[in-house]
Parts: sequence; structure tokens; C-alpha cells
Amino acid sequence: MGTRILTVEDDERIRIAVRMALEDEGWIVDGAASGEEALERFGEQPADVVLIDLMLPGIDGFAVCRSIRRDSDVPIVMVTARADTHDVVAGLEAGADDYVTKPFQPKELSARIRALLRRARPSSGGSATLRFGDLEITPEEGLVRRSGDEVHLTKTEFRLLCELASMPGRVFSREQLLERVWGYDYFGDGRLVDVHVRRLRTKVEPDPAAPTHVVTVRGLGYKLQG
Amino acid sequence: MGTRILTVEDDERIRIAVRMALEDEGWIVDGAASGEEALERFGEQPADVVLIDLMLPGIDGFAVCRSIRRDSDVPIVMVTARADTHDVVAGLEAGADDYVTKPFQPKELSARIRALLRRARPSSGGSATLRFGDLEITPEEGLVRRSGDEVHLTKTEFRLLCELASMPGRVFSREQLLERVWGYDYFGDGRLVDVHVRRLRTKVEPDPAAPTHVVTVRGLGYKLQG
DNA sequence: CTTCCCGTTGACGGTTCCATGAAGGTTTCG
DNA sequence: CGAAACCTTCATGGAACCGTCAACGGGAAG
Repeated sequence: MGTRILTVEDDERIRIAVRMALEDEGWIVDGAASGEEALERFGEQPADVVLIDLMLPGIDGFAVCRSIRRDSDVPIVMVTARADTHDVVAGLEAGADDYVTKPFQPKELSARIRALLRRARPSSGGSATLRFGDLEITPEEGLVRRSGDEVHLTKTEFRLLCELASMPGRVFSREQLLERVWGYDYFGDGRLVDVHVRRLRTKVEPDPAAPTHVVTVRGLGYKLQG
Repeated sequence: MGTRILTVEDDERIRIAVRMALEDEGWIVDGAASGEEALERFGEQPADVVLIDLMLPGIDGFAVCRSIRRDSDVPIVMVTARADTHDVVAGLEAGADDYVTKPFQPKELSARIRALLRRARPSSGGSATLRFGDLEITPEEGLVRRSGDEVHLTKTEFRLLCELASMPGRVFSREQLLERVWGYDYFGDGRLVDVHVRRLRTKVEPDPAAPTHVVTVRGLGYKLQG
């Protein structure tokens, strides 16, 4: 659900400063120190916004921008010390959406990123529907289908299923599930997970007495098997 | 099919200079000398991009920006002498897409406008009539039919429906709807969305008690299903 | 076989969330 | 200037959901 931002910047001090400013906005920040690293990171997991410094070791910011723009519509902001009009124009022509010159105020950077996010196409990349046997999980629609039929899950049930589906086959202990679905600061009945697993099974499993998807591993916890 | 640009600027010399620079790019430029005139012009014939000076006689640039943004997704650029970070943030929060400070190079302004046009939604082209079951939505004329009969919707109701229809099946949270239908700077009662959804349902749904189109997803928001 | 442990099941109070009706304020139009 | 349409806020009732508890049952170890 969080907005992910990839910053490409070789100066570590600036990178850290930018990271802190952006994390204050509630965004998830990923950092790369070179153009090569940036392209690699972006290939693995596309971000929602990319910040690129022009002056980079190896391939420069223009090339990184063009390369990313070849594959994606992601909003791109150039962040650089070169304020020359010619550079600004070149950056924008290379596919960047905005061009900010150092030194810049973090507040202004955040505001410009917000403006870009506002206009960005909402569905650029995210919604892969997970699939397990006859189960289809669509996070964006808050919806699960079993062999085509829609199944209504509550918020907690849905998050529980998503958590299990994030690493299929892996066994999650009750503590892990409590921590990741309910929150780090939860203290309460240990049976809580069981109850929700039960409710989840009545909706997801053809025969709740003989679970085929949400399987219990005695003494350890639960797992989702594909 | 020329691109039309509306510039709002009270200083005639700058207005003429800007006009010449933009016409060099092959764009059609329309000028307004005050906020009132700008809103009037824009109401008559919407432009593809709007340039707004902050310092205007009468209503100021922020208000013009918000007013236009209430009705349209047109790209907006603030052009002003005030370079203070606070003003930049305020301008972007008011709904502007970019903020350029005087003195600026015409080349840079053109490049930024091109970047915005690149990303702008294909508003003029495309959208014929959307269809969901027995519902027909015609965004251009602001018209909705249910099984052939015209249904009169309020402006807000219509924008709400269009927003939901822009991504059928996807769940929109109340925050998202407030942001995209009402405005970026809206702070108020969260129940506001509920009320409009209700009124929308009484007009659009055969049986408002059992909605078939505008469906509520408890804990998440609303969605439109086909 | 017995016992203990752990997961399952059903039910219940408290809470959150949504629908509904109505009232007050604002804008629009005659 | 007045009326109508519309937007926004508030209060209330009800339904869905969550977390807890206690009893039940089945597997594992001795």
C-alpha cells in the first residue's frame, strides 16, 4: 500500500538527507549509488517515483532516465546541481517529469513528488493477481475468487491470506502472523489467529474440515500451499 | 488539432513575451489579464494547459488554480516572481502541476509544458460512452442513462460516478475519492462520501437497498462493478 | 492405553463502520 | 429578492466485524 521511491545519488550525505525527508512523508525509500545499481533495482521491483541525480559515476543521469522511460511510465524527477537552462531542457526531453536544482528545500521536493503522484496513472504495474490452485487473490479489488466465484473476505481475513500468500509454502508462526497482520504492539489471546484462520477456511476451503489451501502445521503454525 | 494554452498574467509585456515564446512552439495561445477573465475564458472553451501568475488584481492565482482544478484535470503551471519555498508548496497543494519562478527562460517553460502534455490524460480523445450493465455514462455530455432513460445527476454525483468508473472493480477509499472528486486540499467530515454515494444510489440503482452497481466494501471503501 | 497438549469449534459482548434521515448553509437561477 | 437545488454536517440505528472465552476432540508421547 505504501508509495515506493527510488533515489539515485552517489553522494551519501545527500542520499541520507533525502531519504529522511521523504520518509517523513510516509513513503518507502530505496537508495541506489550508481546508474547501474538503479537500473538493476528498478528491474527487480519498480518504484512509484524515481529521483535521479545527473552527476553519477559510470552512466550518467540522462541515460538512466531514458533507460527507465523505455520500460515504464513511472514519474521521474531530476535532482541536480546544474541549473543551466540547457540542462533542464535536456533532462525534460530525456523523459523526466520534473527538474529540481540543488540546493533545494525538502518540503519543495516532497510537494513536487506529491503533484506527480497525483497525476500518475494509478495502475502502472501493481496488480498482479496471485493464484493458488483454484484461488485468485486481487489485492487492488479487495477480492478473492474461488474457481471464478467471488468470495467476500473481511479486512483481517484478507490481510491474513495475503500474508500467507506472500511466501507460499512457508510456515508462519502465530507470533509472526500477529506481528505482521495485527501489528507489532499487539498483546492478547493467542487463540486469535486460530479463530480467523477458521473463518478464513469456511470461506476459502471447499471442505473446511479437510483444508487444502490453508494448512496447519502442528506445533509450528500455518502455511499456504499451492 | 493544435494545443491550446491559456495564460493568466496582468503584466502585458510579460504576457506578450510568453505568447511569442509559446507560439514559436506551434501552440495556440489565449491570454487573460485577470483571474475573473481567466475563469470566464476557461469556462467557455477549456484549454490544454493553463499558465497562472500568482500576483493578480482581484482574485489571486491560488484561487484561480483551485477553481479551475475543481472542474478540470487540465495541467496547470504557476508562473510567478515569488520563489519562496512556502509559496511553491502552497501552489502545488492548490492543484498546480508545476511551479516556475521569474525570471525564467522561455525554453525551460516550453520544455516543462511539453513534459506535462506528455503525461496529461488523453482528455479530448477517446472516451465514448462507458457501459455497466444497464448503465450508460457519457462523460462528455455529463449524461447518464439507465436502461435507456435519462437520469439527472448532480455535478458532484457525476464526478463521483466517473471516478469510480475510471477503474471498474477497483476499490476506492474515502480518502482517494475525497482527493480526486472534491480536491486535494479538502478537510472535512469523512461521512461526506457516504451521503453522496447514497444519493447516487437512489438515482442509479433499481433498488437502493440492494446495490448492484455502486457496491460498498466494508473497511475499504466503494467500488463500481460491471 | 492413558495423559497431556494443541488445535478446533461455537457462541457472546463490545466495537467499529455504514446507511439513513433531517437540518442548516451555500450557490444558482428566475 | 425569493425560491429551488445542491452541498455539507450531525445524530441515530443497525449490521458487520473483532476479540475473548470455554468446551470439545484428536494426535503425540510415554
